[in-house]
Order: sequence, then structure tokens, then C-alpha cells
Amino acid sequence: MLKVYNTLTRQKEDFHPLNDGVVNMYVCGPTVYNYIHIGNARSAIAFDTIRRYFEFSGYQVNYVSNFTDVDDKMIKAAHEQGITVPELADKYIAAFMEDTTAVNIEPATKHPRATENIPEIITFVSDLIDKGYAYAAAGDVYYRARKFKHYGELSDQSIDDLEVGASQHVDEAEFNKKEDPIDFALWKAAKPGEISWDSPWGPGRPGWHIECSVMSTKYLGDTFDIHGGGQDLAFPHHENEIAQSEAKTGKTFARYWMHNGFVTVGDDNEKMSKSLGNFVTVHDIIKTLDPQILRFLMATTQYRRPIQYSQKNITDATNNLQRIQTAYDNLTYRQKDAQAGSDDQIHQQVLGLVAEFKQAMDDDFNAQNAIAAVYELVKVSNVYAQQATVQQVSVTELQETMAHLMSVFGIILETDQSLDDDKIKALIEQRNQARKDHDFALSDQIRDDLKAQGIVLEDTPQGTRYRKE
RNA sequence: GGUGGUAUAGCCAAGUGGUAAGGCAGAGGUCUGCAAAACCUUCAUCACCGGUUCAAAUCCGGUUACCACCUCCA
Repeated sequence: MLKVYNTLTRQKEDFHPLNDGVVNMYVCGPTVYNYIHIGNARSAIAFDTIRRYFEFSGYQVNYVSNFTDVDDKMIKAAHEQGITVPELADKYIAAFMEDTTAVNIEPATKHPRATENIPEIITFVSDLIDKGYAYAAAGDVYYRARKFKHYGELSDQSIDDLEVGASQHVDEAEFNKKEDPIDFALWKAAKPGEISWDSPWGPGRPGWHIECSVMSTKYLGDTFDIHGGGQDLAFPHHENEIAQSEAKTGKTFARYWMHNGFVTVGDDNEKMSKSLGNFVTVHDIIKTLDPQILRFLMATTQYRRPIQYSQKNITDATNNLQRIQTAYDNLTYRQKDAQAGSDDQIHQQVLGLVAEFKQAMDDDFNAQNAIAAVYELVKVSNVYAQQATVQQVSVTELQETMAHLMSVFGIILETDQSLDDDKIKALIEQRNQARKDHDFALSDQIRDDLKAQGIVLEDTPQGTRYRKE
């Protein structure tokens, strides 16, 4: 039984989707005023892995993730760059797709944009006003948080204990329009020159929280299975989404709330964030770092826990992933002399390790334990690949299983075919002749020369193999 | 002030009552002409104090440190 930690109940719960065999999930996407940073990527990667594991387990997944393409920061950034808000959005949505593709994140089933859903947003807000949950104030519309009796349940906050202004981001003009400081904006009146849409309350644009309520219910229904996002979104963003959605529909909004932990930087493990300015963009990092390593780094910590972004951890992830890839390559190398047949003992070991992998992932996506099962598979494979004779079916089974399990983390194991070079093969011939002649000075010279070109030679009982360093 | 989280070896990280998984790094060994890759062996009493129990990293109470959220954030 798959268990999921539900922020709402603060415990792991058995996962039962609303509809058998189908998982409907919504994950809050980025505001597209900049390249995504490693922290944004962690969220995208964590939920991509969760989605992939559902698919691995046989579920059909409807995965919706939005783009916030209009808000204060969008307006400010567009102004600074001398372009329009839609131009800015298009630019960074394209960058998002490019970056997430690079780290092998599957595109969402649907990537809706806030500005493509303005009529639905206006209808939703009107409905909340009609129901008495919202009120217009000088061109803005606010939500009466106190009226929603479950307000604060997700983040376990009592309304009376909330310290207004603790985050030091209170807008004074807004504050004066509200009936209660805890109320939040559903619709914001446009200032002169700002991008706007006509509405019953005058020209303006949606507040931040309303778009997610509108788009999630539009594409997944009033009640859906999983709503995900970073821990920083639990309050107020997700709290507000619940208040808006449940006030409107009278039904449960999301059934399981999942929040990923932060990426931290520095010795004091400070949260990486755009506002702190201590971020590294994916766009930049993948210029020098293999995206697969970034992906692996993210897999080595359970999604709810913080993960430190540091050179040391990148180096570790590089070595660890290399170990798995090498095991895969070791099997590839034995394909050519494998005998027709299979080894039942290997088959049984593989079945046992796949079961361990599933058991780990079923426990709230415990990737670390799942990867421990992969390491065990690596060991079995390496031992097997060193046997004098191997069976073709078993070599293939080990390889396919390893690749299949790693694909859950978005990591692709495959044989590098790019290095099929007659010149290298000729040099290896020459070196092996030298070795036969005990001319080790020459043989070592050839090996060193190739090494200088990034080609590593390895002598095995089956002959000399070569690979890129 | 309110709320939530974290504290396990040099590093990363599992483990929620039964006597500390796994990987990296380190040390020793096997294999090799030498390497490489691989394999084998080796490496911790779990932030601190007190309590419950036959038994606690795991439960209870307290302390300390760090992180996060409290309407910008993944």
C-alpha cells in the first residue's frame, strides 16, 4: 500500500485516489519573471519523481502545473526590461520548458497560464462575492478569511495568533482597504499603465491565490487527489486556495497535500530563494553540470527534507551516479559474449530487489531506501558481470531492471554508442601486441596518451575495453 | 509572540521499542605486468539532561542549536 504524508493531517496516510487507477494532481508552478533556480527545480523534480512513480505503479496521472504569468513582480520585471508582460512570460516559459526538459522532467498534462483563464477567474470571484465570502473595495476584491471556518487548518495556524506583518511585506494601501488584516486579495485594481482586464470591479488583474483555485478545479474537478508545492506555499498560498475553493464549491478541495523541503545553501543551510538573492539558476548550472547529476542529487534526499546545494554534495552525487552507470556499462560489455540462456538465481534476486525498491517508494517516496536497493542491484550486477560465463537473458534482465528503476528518478541509463573509433581500436591492438612482447613502456605510453584524450582503457578477461573518462 | 521542521560516522543518508541499512571518502586485501573497473574486510552507541521499560536513536519530560512559515518565495 502506497503511503503519502499529508500536510493537512500531519501524518502518513494510505493513498486511495478518488477514481481507481487515476491520480489527479496539481503542482504550483513558478512565476515566470526569471529563470528557475535550483530550489524551483527541486519542487519540479520532486513532483516529477512522484508522478513517475505513480506511473511506474500503474496509475494514469493527470498532472497540471500552472504558470503565474501576471503579478507585481512580472509587471516590475517587464518594465525594467522594456518589454510587455506577455513578452516576459513567453520568454521565461520557453526557458522553463528548456531547463526542465534538460533535467528530464516530463511536461505536465496541462500547463495552464493565469492570463488564459481570466473569464473563469472573474466568475469564480463573483461567485465568492455572491456567497458573502468576498467584498469589493475600491477596485480590489478581498476574501473574508475569518468567515471560512477551516481557515488555518492546513498550516495549523490560529487566525488570532497570526502576526500580521511578520514577513514585513505588508502593503499599506491594501491594508487600509481590508475589513480585516488577515483578508487577502482576489482581484487587484490596475494602477495607471499596468496590464489589466475589464471586470465588474473595474480594470485589474487576478490576485495570486485565485488562479490556482480556478485552474486546478477547471482541469481536475472540484475535488482532486494531490496538491503539491514547496513548503513555503503552505501558508498562505495553499491555505487561501482551500478557503476560496471550498467556500465556492462546498466540497473538499485537494485530498492530499504534499510539500517538498527547501534547497539550502551555505554553512548555515539558509533557504535558497529569489528574494534572498542566493540562488543558482538551472539555466546556468547545466552549462557545466550534467543535468543527470543534478537529478540524482535531488533523489538522494527524501523530498520533504532539506537538501544542501554544495560542491561536496555535487561531487558525491557524481561519484555515486557514476557507480551505477559503470555497473550498467559492465553489463553492456558482457552482452557480446553472453550465452543463450538465463540464470534463475539472478531472476530471483532481481525480483527481490524490485520488491524492496517498491516498498521503499511506497513509504512516502523514500528515495534513499529505494536507491539502496539499486546499489544492491549494482553489486549483484558487478559480481555477475565478472563471472567466466554469463547468460544473455540475465544480463539483459539486470540492465533493463536497473534502467527501469532509475527512470523513476528521471535518470537515463544507456550505453554510450558515440565512441566507436577505429583509430582507438588500432591503438589498443598495438598496445596488446606490446603487452604480449612485454614492452610495457610502449603499452603504458599508449594508455597514457589515450588517457590524455579522455579515453580510459581497462583490461578484462574478455579483452581490452575503452570508455570516455 | 504563534506554528512547523531538523539534530545519526569525515560527508550524504536510512532506521520510530529489540540491540545502528546503504553510498562516498579513508585504511587493508584480492585480481592486474602495472593500472582501471570490480569484489572482500574494516570504520558510529545516534545534540544534551532526566524518566518509563527486561530492552530506547526510537516513547515521555526538559534543555540547547539550527532552519522555515506567519500574506514576495518551490
